[in-house]
Formats: sequence, C-alpha cells, structure tokens
Amino acid sequence: MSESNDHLRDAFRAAGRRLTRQRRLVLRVLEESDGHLEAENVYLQAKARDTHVSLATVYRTLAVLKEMGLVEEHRLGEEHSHYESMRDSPHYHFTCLDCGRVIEFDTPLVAQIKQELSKREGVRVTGAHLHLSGCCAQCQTKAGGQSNNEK
Amino acid sequence: MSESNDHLRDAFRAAGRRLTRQRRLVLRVLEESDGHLEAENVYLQAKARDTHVSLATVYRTLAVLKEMGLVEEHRLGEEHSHYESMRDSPHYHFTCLDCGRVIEFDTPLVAQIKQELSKREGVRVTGAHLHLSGCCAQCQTKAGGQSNNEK
DNA sequence: TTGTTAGTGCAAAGCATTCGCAATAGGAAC
DNA sequence: GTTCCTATTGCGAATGCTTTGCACTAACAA
Repeated sequence: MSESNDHLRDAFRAAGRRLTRQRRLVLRVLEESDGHLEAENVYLQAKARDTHVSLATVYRTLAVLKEMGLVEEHRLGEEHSHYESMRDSPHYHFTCLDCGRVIEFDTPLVAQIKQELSKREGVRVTGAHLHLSGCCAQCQTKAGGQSNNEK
Repeated sequence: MSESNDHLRDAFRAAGRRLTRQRRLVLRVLEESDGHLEAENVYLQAKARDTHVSLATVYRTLAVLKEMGLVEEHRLGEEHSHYESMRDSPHYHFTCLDCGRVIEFDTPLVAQIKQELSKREGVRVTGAHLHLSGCCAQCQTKAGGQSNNEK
C-alpha cells in the first residue's frame, strides 16, 4: 500500500508532476471501483472520503492520469466519458443496450487487426478501442425466448 | 435520383415521419461527403445549398436519421460527434492523433470476435465499433524518421 | 383545397468539461 | 525542520456542443 505510493511518486516525479492528495484519491477511487466510472461519480466517491476535492480537479486529474497512461477514457454510452484505471491488461467492452450491463473481454484478434492495418497503411497504432453492443444473455431470456426483434 | 427519393419517402412514411426539404438536404450532404462530418459542418454545407436550415434542425434531423438507421454517429475524437451515412458496408476507423486524419478500414476479424464473444458469453451482438488510433505514415515521416516520442 | 400536426427557426436553456485567478501545498534545496 | 518556488487547487464563470420551448410553417392524407 505504501510501496505503490512510492512507485506512484516516482512516476509523477518522472513526469515532472506532483503527487497530491487529490490525485492519490482519484486514483484510488478508480482502482477500487469496478471501472467505468464517469467523472461525476469519481468526484462524488472521492468527496465522500475527503471533502477537499473539486469537480474541476477531478477533471484535471483524470486528464493528467490519462496522459501518464494510468487511466483510460472510454465513450461507451452517448453523452459523458467513462474512466477506468489501467491496472488490468488491455480489454474491450460489450454493452447491453437493454439493461446497460457492461461486459469486459479480451481477444488477441485485436492485436492481429492492429498489425494488419499497420502493414497495409503504414501507420503506427498505439491505441485500440473495441466496443460491441447488443443484448446480453439475461435480457434475451427476459425478452421472451429467442425472437426479440421488436423496437 | 428521384427513385431514391421515392424510396426515402416510403422509409419516412413507414416511420410515421415526414420527408422535409431539410431532411433530404442533410442526407444529401452526408451522402456526398467523405463521411465523418460533424454536425456543424453538416449545417454549414447544408446552408450553403439552401439557407432554410438551422443548426437545431440539423441536430434533430441527425437524431431522426440515426434512429432510422440511415446515419451512424461516431465519437472518434474527444469533443464532438461525427456522422456518416450508412450507404457503405460496415467499417472501422483509425485516427491519427497528430493530424486528425481518419482512415477507414474493414476486416473480417471483427466478425470473428463477435462470434467468439457470443459463444463465450451468450450475448447477441448487434453493433461493433472499432477505433484504433496512433500516428499515420505521413506524420511519422514528418516527426523525424522513426523515433518521435517527444510531446 | 383544406385541416391536422409533424417539423422548423430562433433564442434560450442544459450539460459536461474547461479556464482564470488568487490562495494553497508539494517537495527540492537549504 | 524551514524556506522558497511554482505546480496544483477551489471556486465560479465561461465555453462549446447539443437540446428544448414556443409560435409559425409546411407535409401530406382526405
């Protein structure tokens, strides 16, 4: 718990930034959550532990963490962004359009696609977001057996 | 040109909506563009052909067209949405983080991923967005050969 | 042609996100 | 531990994209 703090401090020092209470806090909220928090929720959860945080700082912190590669931003839904810490290996998302459930998954095929594109277009690919959507198993059952093409 | 108009009219009638001058206009702008227009640009190009359009109507129209499945919304960059007509087969995007260039590509591997996930999780996948990002060939050259880790 | 009402333009919200600025607090050097 | 420099914060105001309320206009069915 303190080792990761030292580790963090180094990371920030290396980036020429300061490891403040607020930044530690935001990072912890993200790490302890299930991921996919929106800024507002990060703010609320952070505030619940320490009143000394402002929404503006949460946004600023998320931007910094993203820049440092500690946090990733997703635009799964339509309106606002979701953030999650990068502790885990890269993974992708499936969203159920009915219930909103988010399923994380991973696949080596994305890496293959990256390679393919790099070769074909000469680009260098550094980021990959794959977002599938549809209907989760439970909602399919709920929707009445197998044929739910209403809507 | 008029056949597609009839076709369109039917689609709108079926949806209980009216085919107005503005909607035809927005659709045409999207179809004639290279895709990936943001709302503001759709508005500007539409206005250039017919002053009788407002930005609000463009947004309302894009929402309607999206709902009808004629247009797709993407959030490639960070801030605003991009829209493109659905004429083409499904495809995915690569964005150059330096110059903003968007490269479209397609790959059967996404379908494979869909299948894999469906089997593994029992979900039904209806939509897929794959968004790669990085540095395009030209920007890599511009950035000085091969090692551009400044920034 | 006429009536009904979906669609429009305009300007005024709404929201998520950012910014300006004075005050605060990391943390490197003493 | 103390001091100093300046990155970071909090606040509220501002921004920028998008939506909405309302009175007016125009699709299109009869």
